[in-house]
Amino acid sequence: MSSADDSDKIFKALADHRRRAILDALKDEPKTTGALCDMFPQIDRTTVLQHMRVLEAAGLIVARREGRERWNHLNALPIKEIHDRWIGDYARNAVSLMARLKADLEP
Amino acid sequence: MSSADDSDKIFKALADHRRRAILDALKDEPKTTGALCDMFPQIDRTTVLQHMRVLEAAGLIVARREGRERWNHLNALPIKEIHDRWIGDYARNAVSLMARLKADLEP
DNA sequence: TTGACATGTTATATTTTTATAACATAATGT
DNA sequence: ACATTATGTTATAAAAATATAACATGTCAA
Repeated sequence: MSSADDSDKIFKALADHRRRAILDALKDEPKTTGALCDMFPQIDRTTVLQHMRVLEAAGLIVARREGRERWNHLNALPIKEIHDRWIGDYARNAVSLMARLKADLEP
Repeated sequence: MSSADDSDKIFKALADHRRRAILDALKDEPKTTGALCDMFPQIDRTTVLQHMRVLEAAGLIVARREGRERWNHLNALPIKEIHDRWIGDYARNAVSLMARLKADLEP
């Protein structure tokens, strides 16, 4: 199904704070491309589109054209994927790992 | 405490698959810098060191010198942090978000 | 102290990301 | 058809990340 390469794409897509902000903006409801661009007036429209392409390539955005608009939807499954296969394990064990760390570092 | 800037550092540090591999290598037990470098013979030692510096700056590696060796320990708390404040929420709601997505995309 | 080992730094080349401008297409209302 | 709106593409500049070589420091053991 999904290879390590896919995971890497997802991690890389999430690495940019503007891209995470775009996902946040799609969390409550889908938005048109124009509406999304309007939410980031400090960034050039072309730049937003480029970020969206990265998100789409990682499967985090699914879009459908309707008339002359394009509705962009969040797909959170890729996030769940890296959570399930990598991050969740670290997050779950963080406290006990921290205990070991402290024990190791103490004299 | 920990700002959005810190979160960004953590996401960026995790974006590279070699750095994630380094963390994986430290998961079971701490390792010396040399032992870590030996685990990645395909990468230059200097490159591994540079990656380690990125991980250390993000708080994911905590190190202590002992004699002429340096023991590198994993600190998973930063991962838990981005999990708690961002990823976990998406991962938890992924399935219901997916349901909405399907409903939206169906005619 | 001398040599070997373990680690670290600096400088620089290479590659990838990110940002932007200029141009292009496609749908809608009049 | 024509003007307008919404979106998308291509080319290129600018910045950041990554890789590597050359050099430097600190520790230990004989």
